Amino acid sequence: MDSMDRSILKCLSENSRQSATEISQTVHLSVAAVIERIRKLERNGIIRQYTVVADQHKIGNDVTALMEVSLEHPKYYDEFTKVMHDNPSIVACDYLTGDYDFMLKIQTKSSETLEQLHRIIKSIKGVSNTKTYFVLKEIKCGTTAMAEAQ
Amino acid sequence: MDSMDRSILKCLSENSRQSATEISQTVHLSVAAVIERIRKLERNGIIRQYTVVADQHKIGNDVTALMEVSLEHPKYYDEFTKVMHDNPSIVACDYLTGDYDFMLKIQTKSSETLEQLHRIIKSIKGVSNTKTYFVLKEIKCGTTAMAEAQ
DNA sequence: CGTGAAATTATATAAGT
DNA sequence: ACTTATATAATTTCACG
Repeated sequence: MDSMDRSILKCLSENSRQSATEISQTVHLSVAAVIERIRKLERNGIIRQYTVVADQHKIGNDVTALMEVSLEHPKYYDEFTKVMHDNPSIVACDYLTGDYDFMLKIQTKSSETLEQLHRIIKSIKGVSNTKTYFVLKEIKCGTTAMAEAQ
Repeated sequence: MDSMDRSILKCLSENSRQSATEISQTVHLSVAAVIERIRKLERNGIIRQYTVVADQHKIGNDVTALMEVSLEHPKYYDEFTKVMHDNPSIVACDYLTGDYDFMLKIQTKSSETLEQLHRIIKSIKGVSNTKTYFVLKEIKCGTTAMAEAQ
């Protein structure tokens, strides 16, 4: 993971569908070398996934919400996190220090589907307390902090 | 935006670097048609960005935090959101209902760099109040809720 | 809108430095 | 590790249903 890898990763985080040929021009390396480095970043698990950022409203998700959730006891952790992974409307979930145990980010069709999801979450074994915030506007939504390659 | 578009978008959200040839096999459409639909999704702004999910620890970001921030007055909104966009350590920022105005997600090298960033944020004009939570574990981190194409 | 074939690019492989 | 050259595969363009 040297500065060349960081430059390549930065290119991919800005546009993961650009060709190795384009990347090779910005980082000044041969195409074959760029491809080999990308493969290594994938094998090492530095690149976990290639994905897209989609416009939520345009795909029919009009409601974004954050939800704080607490568990009665850590023994419920595994079952809870499984539900997080399995539910496609839950786009992010962090285990936290503080008053609540988890912070969830939810993207869903309407306040009605949010209410359904809220009921699902409250009925997960061990969930004791929740608090929901509506997102009025997503100012920024990324996944990866890519500092500049020095 | 029909069910075929949703299927293609789901493929890309799972792996944005897979070829149109592969996608054409899963969605049962010709390669040229898949490419044309992808271009249309891009032009319509349904696809906002192609990006990667990187392992934060492996790229040297050992600290993830959520920060709640309040502004004294909405007139500071534009300047605040500009800082959000410009700072690469701030990976997400939502404008919220509730006690605080914004929820930030921060990924940074160490608690020292978090402290520096905290100081930067507190010194933005209009920022009145902040509250920081440490993320102990990222259970899930995505950007896009992709419901199944019916 | 969709397909299929030809032309253009990109990627993968291998040999040499 | 990187480069160059070659082989394989993907994408783009376009004429046509």
